[in-house]
Amino acid sequence: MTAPIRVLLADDENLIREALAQMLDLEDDLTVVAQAASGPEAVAAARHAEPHVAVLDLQMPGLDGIAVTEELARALPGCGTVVVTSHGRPGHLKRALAAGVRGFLPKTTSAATLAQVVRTVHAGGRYVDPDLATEAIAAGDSPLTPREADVLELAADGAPVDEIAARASLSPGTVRNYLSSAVTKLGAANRHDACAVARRMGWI
Amino acid sequence: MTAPIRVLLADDENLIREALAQMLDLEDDLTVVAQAASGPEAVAAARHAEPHVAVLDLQMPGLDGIAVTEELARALPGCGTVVVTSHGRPGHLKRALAAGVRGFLPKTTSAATLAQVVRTVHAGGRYVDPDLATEAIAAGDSPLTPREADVLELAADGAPVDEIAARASLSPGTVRNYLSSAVTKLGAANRHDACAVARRMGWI
DNA sequence: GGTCACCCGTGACATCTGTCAGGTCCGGCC
DNA sequence: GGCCGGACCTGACAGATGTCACGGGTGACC
Repeated sequence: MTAPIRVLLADDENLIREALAQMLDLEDDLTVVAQAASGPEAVAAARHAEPHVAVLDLQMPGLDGIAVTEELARALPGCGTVVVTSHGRPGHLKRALAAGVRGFLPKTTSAATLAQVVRTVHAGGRYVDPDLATEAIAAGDSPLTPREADVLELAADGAPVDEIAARASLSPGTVRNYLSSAVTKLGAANRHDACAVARRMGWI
Repeated sequence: MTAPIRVLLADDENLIREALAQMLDLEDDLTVVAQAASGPEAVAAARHAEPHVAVLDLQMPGLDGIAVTEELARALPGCGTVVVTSHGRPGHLKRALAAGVRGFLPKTTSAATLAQVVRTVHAGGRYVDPDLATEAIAAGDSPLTPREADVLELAADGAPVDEIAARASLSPGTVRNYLSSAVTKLGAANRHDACAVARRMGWI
């Protein structure tokens, strides 16, 4: 038998991470060599544990799974990454693939799939959850220009226009124009609806 | 040795649920007798698996963990319930305790804790995560009147006043008054900020 | 060089919101 | 019965927001 696949596991929810670690460790050909509860921790742990595959939660404090992937691509080029997420938004999938993620799964997939995907990624393959892929294709690309997305993101927490303008170093009028065009493009009723749509799609 | 504690596990995220199930099953004195991926499923499964303790995710399709607890209190009075959640809001804890939940844990707690809490609850005890309890005490009770909370909830998705008024069968003026008083009570800058605050506290 | 998309801005307008001041009912409590 | 708080409503006003029309500047591409 060949040496087992070395896996790094990062998730800020200890309960989940430890359960997954135990589960993956039960597989004969997998061994969890490091765990991390945040993005920066994951990068640090990866540096000296040298895993073959990193299984990363998408939402983590510090750096999210995608940012960690980018770091690892530099620090540990041989290491494949699998991203796992609770909220499978189309935009996230696109960004993940662009960052070099080779496996992308919602947490609703069955447990058996995860181990299988780790093997696939280790072998150089890719795996994207079919439902998520379908959604991503159906959703298409973001119709928002970069600035529109920026402004919409700043508007997401309900801040008034003046505050957005100050934070984006724009004039209030420009902010309103961007918001207005974003609302139109997204077919939303108002800015908050637009935020909701953009968030659902993973565009902001 | 006495018979093992019969555990029901409900979580809509298959990956997580299966991992937790395996983990709990590894404990000598625990056995997972049923799993469910939604609230209604959990109630149905509990009826004929007759678990001693139900471990429920707070957010599930159909019925949430608290609603399931209430159902189980009727259908299976002897069954203790433990609620596990990703987002530990003070208000949720209060509602959970009021519904008869005897264990309340964020998913960030360590894995060992869960098994221990299951045992505690089975023995008739209670366990609430200390951090969450502190937060809940610090947050205090909701200052919102029932109607204010209703209206704020309807406003949460960014609907305009007229739509809220229609859905709540109120006049637009009344809606604005409720929103205004909610904003004042919560010390928020506007209705959306108020929604954010109320949500963070688990009041809506 | 022309065209186009994006970026950034102004001004003006109608509408929506947030706030205030007032009012009527009803039920609980001393 | 009197008091109080909550539910419900109206009207009015300033200010914020959404929309439209209209500028100019830049860089990519043909």
